[in-house]
Amino acid sequence: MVTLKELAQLAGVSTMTVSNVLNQRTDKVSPATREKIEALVTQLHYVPNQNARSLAGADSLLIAVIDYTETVEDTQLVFSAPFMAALISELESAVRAAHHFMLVRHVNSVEEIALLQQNWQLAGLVIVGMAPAYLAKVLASVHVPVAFIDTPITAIELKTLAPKQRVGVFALDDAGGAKAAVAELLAGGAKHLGFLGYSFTATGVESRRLAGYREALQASGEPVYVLPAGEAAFATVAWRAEHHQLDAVVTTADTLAAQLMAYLHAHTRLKIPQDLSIVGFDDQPFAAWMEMTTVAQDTAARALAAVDFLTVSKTPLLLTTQPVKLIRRGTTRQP
Amino acid sequence: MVTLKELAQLAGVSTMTVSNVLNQRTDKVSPATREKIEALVTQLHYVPNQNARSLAGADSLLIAVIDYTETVEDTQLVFSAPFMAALISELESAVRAAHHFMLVRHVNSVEEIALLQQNWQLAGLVIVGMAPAYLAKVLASVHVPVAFIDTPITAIELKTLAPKQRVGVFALDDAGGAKAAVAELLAGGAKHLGFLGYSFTATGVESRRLAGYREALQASGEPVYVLPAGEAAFATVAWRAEHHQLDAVVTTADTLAAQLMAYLHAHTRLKIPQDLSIVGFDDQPFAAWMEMTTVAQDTAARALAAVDFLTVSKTPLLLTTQPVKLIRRGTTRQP
DNA sequence: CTGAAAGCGCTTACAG
DNA sequence: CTGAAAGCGCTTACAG
Repeated sequence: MVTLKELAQLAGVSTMTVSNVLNQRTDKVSPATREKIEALVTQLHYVPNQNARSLAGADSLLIAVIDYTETVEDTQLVFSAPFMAALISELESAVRAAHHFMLVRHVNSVEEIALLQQNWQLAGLVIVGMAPAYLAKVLASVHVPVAFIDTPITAIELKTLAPKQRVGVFALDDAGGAKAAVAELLAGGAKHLGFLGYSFTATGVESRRLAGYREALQASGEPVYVLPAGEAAFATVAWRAEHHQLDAVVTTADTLAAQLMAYLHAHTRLKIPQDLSIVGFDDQPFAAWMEMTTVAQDTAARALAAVDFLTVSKTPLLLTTQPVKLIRRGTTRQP
Repeated sequence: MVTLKELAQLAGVSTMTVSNVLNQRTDKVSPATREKIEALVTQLHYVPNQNARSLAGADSLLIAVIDYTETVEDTQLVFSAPFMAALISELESAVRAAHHFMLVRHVNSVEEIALLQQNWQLAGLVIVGMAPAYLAKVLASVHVPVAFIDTPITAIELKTLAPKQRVGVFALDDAGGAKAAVAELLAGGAKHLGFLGYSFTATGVESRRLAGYREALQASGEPVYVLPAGEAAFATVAWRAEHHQLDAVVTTADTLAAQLMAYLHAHTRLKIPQDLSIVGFDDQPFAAWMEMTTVAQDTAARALAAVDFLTVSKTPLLLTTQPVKLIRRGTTRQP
């Protein structure tokens, strides 16, 4: 394993000069010595030691992606949920493109985040699904840039807390997505709408979708809240649909819509979309396979934006709400 | 940020002694000083710097999980495929339980693996889906323990290469899974069997399942090879089933089986399992929702075994082939 | 049971 | 444009 020091000795220069070449500080090194060192680097397969770099105070290249969804049991597999898996995959791709490295971790507390940051002198954090309630604590105990995904923080909150570090918020127009779904269903002639989610905390993604649903529907329908989703909820949906008390359902996830469809297919003779229209959320690949109408979100764009914020951009504060888009397919009656 | 040195000064001992306490070398420290230091650690929220630890030559706590599937295009999202996502999730959980940290990375070459190892002085590597052809090169350029998942390496190969590092092989009985699927289908009265996969390289998981399928079937059926899976393949399956030239299909993934089922549901009047039996592979959660007969594998067990091999076990060489299990559900005719 | 010394492989000011 | 010095926060032999 060749070190920077050895490189310097072989080139007949100081370690400093080698360091300057390696870090592209071209203004500080003559072209001649630079070329000499660069030749040596490729020839000897020099690989920098990131631990030494971080320790010496250089910019760390480590980004931690943290799952902090509140409603998760310890045994549950947070990173295998389709949306999370897609996000991780997109983040990995973006982090790699930005010449950084990605640590993946599920945490149960703010303390663990602070610990992780100190353990590795992180360059930045991507925190997914954290409830806004923890915001103040995180911003106080963390001093590197943070990108929040699916934590809807307002400019006012941020101003109140006045974070010392750079903070990026990458939210999704959850309410707008639910509204678009309701609009599509009403346009297709739906009279009795329902809403189906996994679980509703006061602050989570699903509650914002529910809020949008309620707002869009106002007094024209009788919402069905089913929590958590499962056989009982599906049975309720089936019974109501069979008794003409329900003819359209907005769900908070493609997975949920698919589960419902599978249940109805196995246990009832209800026809989709004739007897019951169903809208998913996320537009996962399998939604297309199943010809499912759904609310699409651009996960790749959010991942790229978050990584760009942490690695390239110099914006001190960034608040974004990404738009969603209704994808009309075969599980809803056409307008 | 409090350092080990500060801790030592406050306790009135040398840094060495603090280090010994932090690393549980209880035989080298008196109970009294140990307690004093431990109190200080919690009181001052001391957090060790992993970069410094690694640099100084202590065991690194970083494990890199590497995706090295050959057939992947650069744009494809390797970590969002259901099996990979489940594996990542299980690995994260196991790594965390073992008090280690997990780096996630997709690579296109052996060089990148070696680079990663040197960059971070890794404690170990988990390499997923690598073709055995790269084995010699990896073992030559890497000098930390490696756990291979879904790379079927034999004891003979390993003996020939005589790796200097610890090597663990965590394979799956892919052929056995396909055989079990064929047996189930034949027991259910199937006469014309087919096989459906995404793509078949000479060495991948799918080719081993295909080999098992062929072996089990011998001359009694006419295999249908469709690569890559897609509308054309599904259309072929549909046409053959409608013309009574196909009454059962073994697939290499639940996702594929689900796609096929969705296609048949949308485009044909074929009934499953009456007209066509379908067997999935993996037993992902949605297979249960869809009442899909499938070949189950225990991803959690493999992840745990791999992480245990890298972090706890002292076994120099470990070769395992995990058994699979056929889960009988509603998409196959009952025996 | 305890410690003084040296070093891991880098980078940061600071001089020239 | 180049370098000697000091240091990042730890751990490893080695003495006592």
